[in-house]
Amino acid sequence: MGTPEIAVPSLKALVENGFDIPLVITQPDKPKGRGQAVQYPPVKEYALTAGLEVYQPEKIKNNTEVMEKLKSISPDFFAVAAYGKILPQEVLDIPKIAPVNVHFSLLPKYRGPAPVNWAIMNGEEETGVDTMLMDAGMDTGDILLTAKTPILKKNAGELADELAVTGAELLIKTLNEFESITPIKQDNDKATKAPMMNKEMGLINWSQDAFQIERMIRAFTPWPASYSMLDNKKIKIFKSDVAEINHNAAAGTIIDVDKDSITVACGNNALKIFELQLEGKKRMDTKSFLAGYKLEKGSLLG
RNA sequence: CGCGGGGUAGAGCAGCUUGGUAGCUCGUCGGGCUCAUAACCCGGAGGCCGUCGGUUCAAAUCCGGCCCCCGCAA
Repeated sequence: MGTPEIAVPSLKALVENGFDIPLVITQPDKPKGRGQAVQYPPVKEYALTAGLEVYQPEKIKNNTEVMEKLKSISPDFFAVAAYGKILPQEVLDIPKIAPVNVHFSLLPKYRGPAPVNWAIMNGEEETGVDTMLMDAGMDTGDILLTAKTPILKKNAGELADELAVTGAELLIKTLNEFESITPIKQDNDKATKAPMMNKEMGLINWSQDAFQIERMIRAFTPWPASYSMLDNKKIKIFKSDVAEINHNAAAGTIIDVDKDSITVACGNNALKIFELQLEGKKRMDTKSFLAGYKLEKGSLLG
């Protein structure tokens, strides 16, 4: 069971390691994008090319059809990665051995749907992946295996790609060595939540410290993207770096424009922007942007 | 039929209202200056103006269809 891009490597790994996959469960197709084009969830996309049976129930809870379908398969395991729906206890009781979940944080920190983003946002030095036994709570089950990764300057997209692969390996290892793994209870006192991010949260507050803004930009890249306003148009910022300088300009003021970057005054220090996207335009590096957009020093963002 | 912006040299843009030599910034190539340079100067190459059709003596420009990209909304 899984839905977005980050779950695909796990499914792929199961296939390539010869696991018998009687059914792939993913979220229903939803109208996305501009027109009304319905788009398949990435997991379905892959499952179909692998020739697997796909099941997309609208709701799991109190759904007898789902219960019967799963029971009839009588699986050893559930392998779940970012499925996007809460599984009730009666469903979790179905697998003969265990329901196993892959979660993209170092539990008990960052329980919830956006663990990768929040780990970056909060300036963690490292994060990781773990596999766990599922219980009825949100990412509260006992931990099976863990793998750590340094965050460095990676953005959420890059980190998620990396963790997706790590997670896939960890899942395979967990299933293969299940008998010998001792589940470890999570320390609930240390638990933190990682709620879903949305577009509104991406509005940059230039009065914050540049280090904080830079982290936020990485946490929001590529989605939902951090943004500000320029000449009444939305401008998304995808890549930036902190310039540790003293200045007395108002937050949001463009204090320097050079060949390939724009420097913006923050509450503390300044931010150099390297990659951006103006409303209606494509995402591009600042150098390209400046080739066609006349931007004066002293302009204001926000 | 959700709203809106856009498709013009390798990149980013202007030109379109008021049809008639295709322009700017950057990159690229050659030359020069310099101890040196991503700096500066000189010169060159590179575009069937998304696609199909219409109007016209003449279409990047006006009209219609189609394809594609993007912001909002969902």
